[in-house]
Amino acid sequence: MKKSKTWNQHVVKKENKSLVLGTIRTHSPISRADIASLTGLNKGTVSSLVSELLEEQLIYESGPGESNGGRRPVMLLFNQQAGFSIGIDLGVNYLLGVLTDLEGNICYEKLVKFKDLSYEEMEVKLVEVVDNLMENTPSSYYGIIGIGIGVPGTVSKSGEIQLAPNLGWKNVDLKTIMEVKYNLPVVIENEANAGAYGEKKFGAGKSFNHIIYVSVGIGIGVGLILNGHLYRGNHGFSGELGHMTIESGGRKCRCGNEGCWELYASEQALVKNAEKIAFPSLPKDELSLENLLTLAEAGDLEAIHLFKQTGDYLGIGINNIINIFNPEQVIIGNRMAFAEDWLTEPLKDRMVKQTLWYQQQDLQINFSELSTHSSALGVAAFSVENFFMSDMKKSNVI
Amino acid sequence: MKKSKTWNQHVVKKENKSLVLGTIRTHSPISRADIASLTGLNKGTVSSLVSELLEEQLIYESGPGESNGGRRPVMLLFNQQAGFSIGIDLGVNYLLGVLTDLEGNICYEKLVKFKDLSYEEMEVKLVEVVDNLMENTPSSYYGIIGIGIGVPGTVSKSGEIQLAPNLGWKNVDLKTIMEVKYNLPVVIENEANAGAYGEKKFGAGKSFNHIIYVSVGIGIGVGLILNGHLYRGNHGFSGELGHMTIESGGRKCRCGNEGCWELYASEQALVKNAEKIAFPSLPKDELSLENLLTLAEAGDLEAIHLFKQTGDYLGIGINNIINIFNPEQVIIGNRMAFAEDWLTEPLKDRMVKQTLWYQQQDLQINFSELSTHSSALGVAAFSVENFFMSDMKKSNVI
DNA sequence: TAAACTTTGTTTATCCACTAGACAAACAAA
DNA sequence: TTTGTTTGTCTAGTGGATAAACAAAGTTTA
Repeated sequence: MKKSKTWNQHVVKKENKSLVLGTIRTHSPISRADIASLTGLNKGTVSSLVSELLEEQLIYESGPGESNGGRRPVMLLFNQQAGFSIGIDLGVNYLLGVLTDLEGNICYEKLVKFKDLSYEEMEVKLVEVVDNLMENTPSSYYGIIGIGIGVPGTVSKSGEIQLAPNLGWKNVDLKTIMEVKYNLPVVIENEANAGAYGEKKFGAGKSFNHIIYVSVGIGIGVGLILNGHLYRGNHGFSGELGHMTIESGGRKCRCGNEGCWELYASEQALVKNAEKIAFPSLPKDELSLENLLTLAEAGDLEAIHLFKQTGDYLGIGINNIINIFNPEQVIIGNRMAFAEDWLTEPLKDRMVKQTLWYQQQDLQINFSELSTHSSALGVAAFSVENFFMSDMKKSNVI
Repeated sequence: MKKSKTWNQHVVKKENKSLVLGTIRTHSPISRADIASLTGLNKGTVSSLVSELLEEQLIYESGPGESNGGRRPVMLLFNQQAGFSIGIDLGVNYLLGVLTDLEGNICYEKLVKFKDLSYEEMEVKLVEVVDNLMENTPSSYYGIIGIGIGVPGTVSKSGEIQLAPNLGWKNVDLKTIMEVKYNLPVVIENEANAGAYGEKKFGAGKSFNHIIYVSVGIGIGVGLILNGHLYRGNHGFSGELGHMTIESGGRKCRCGNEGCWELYASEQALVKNAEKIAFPSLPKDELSLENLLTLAEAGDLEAIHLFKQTGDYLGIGINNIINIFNPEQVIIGNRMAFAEDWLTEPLKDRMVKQTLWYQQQDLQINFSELSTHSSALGVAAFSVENFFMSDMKKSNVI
């Protein structure tokens, strides 16, 4: 017999406790009285919930605050060091691990670079990084509350990595492997989804609820924040906008399609286009985003033209995104964001000319604020969110 | 002082009542005992909530049901005739009004056709249709519970029609006009959004939660059902996929862009392509979807080719949709759905060849089941939904 | 046919979380 | 010193859910 969630006083208490904790998290430091007037809860209710949160070490009392004309309030603070979260950005040729507190502040980080690793070698490196982060974790009440891993590929809702073409992985159940090894909750998420969440929590998207995060690296992936929540699609495979056709009958793509966006606007496309040009100071086998950026910064017109061309093609896809989603904000992230200076102009040109007028109200086009850290911070934040999420909300997941 | 919603026993009761009513709506006829075991609520709780619902005339008791080896249960039924809803599909050259009961069954309908009406003339027609529907409403406890209107244009979240190019309307606050005139809740919604909702509630999408409804008429509009809910975007302008670029540097569109999808795959595109061909039996000024369909049915190869071409272009856009949203189902609706027989094959060809393999798990491509009625039924259902939605959920709107 | 068992729906006693309001402590201003 | 305000706790009361008892209305078994 299928039982749906009913509503009773236990739920009420849990939700209110979560509400109080959330208020302290965002308004810290704050007094009991202010929580009551902010949430609308009764003073007595707040008092009793606060005392439970104190016992659970999730908050702590600091000394008395400023008087407002009467008795001085006892200020409550969120105990951001009650536990720590591990976030890993697993790239094709690097591993970035961060250790954050419960507010997303980076306490320690570890970057490892390498080339052409097999899956087994990669797993060894991954374990090394996680172990290293754990060794450097300060002692705390809850310890490590979870491990998050961002990967450049599609991840099913159950957490299995279905296909990561640039890693050469297929159907890898890294989640179970890590959960068994560390006996901790593990979250695996697509790199673009993680980046989108990272930027929403800590970066350029903090104050927005309808965000499209475009991760432009070797390929193009997109993370969708709709109504403030990450949208994963039916099986978790949404956001494959890199394979959106922008030129019917255009270049062939390995996905089987033609004219895919990432064939025109990604790092790979940029390098391919550069190969057709003879740069006196740059041999063909040393063409890379970094080297082309250096050239552009030195004023090389051909390099600058290449970036502008990429920006133009980026604009086409972003125009589509705007027509499809009517977002508040589009964030361009990952490595291509380093080229902000040359991408902005052709991008804006496309926007102004081509987007239906009414779409442009309150529309922001921004570049990543967290740069290379957005993915790792995003997956770390997933674990924190799961740690705090009440069971009710977990079942009503959006 | 901003007060967020708190949780107390009143909320609990409201939600549980809503849960019980919902269970009766979907499982009618059902006994109190079965409601209790289905929802997990206590038998006593169910009894008391049911007696309130009976007083409110939202449900009624029928005679005793079959015994299960003990006392015979009293069967409860949803009172679908406790009120009625009006839904209007406002087209460029027609007005379709339906009167539905609370379960979406059509009790009466009225279709009016016309040509080249000004806004004022259209408003007169609209009022005539609504009045006509009201006169034909059976008497009931709650009477007409709301009016919904679907329009071919963009509608802001506040309900204002921002731009309806094919009607020639701009910034029309039809919602307020109608609310003042009839003193009833009025919902204005984009035609594609309404159609999507209609198909989800009553048509091809009944058992799915991630549905992309593609309304192919004069232009192309798209309604997005994500996680079971209509997604409207930041200002309510999402779903303008008709203006997604599928051919960079392609034909100029009135939206300012180039290579828009609807320039290749809509009814308008079909007719324009037909103009280049000499049909012996069809003069150029009589080219229309209907006439071309007749030709195709008669076996005219050129007409069939035109439809297949349209299907191919539809496939390009739908491929994009699949990569973007990873939906469970794509529904093709509106007038072009009449050409199902010739569209299916080229569409499937595009799917099979070009969509990343893992996306095709559990993916349905279907044609509208409600045909010309999906929009009208959709907006009528919006009013019903608002009528039943608990205040809690209203504030937590997704 | 009678006795025993089942199912259904109501009633009763109890529990639990929130609220309102009283209250004491701590402070500012007159 | 007096008065008034703010803060946080405490107490009594309210409302809704639950568990368990119970009555009513069946079926099954001996």
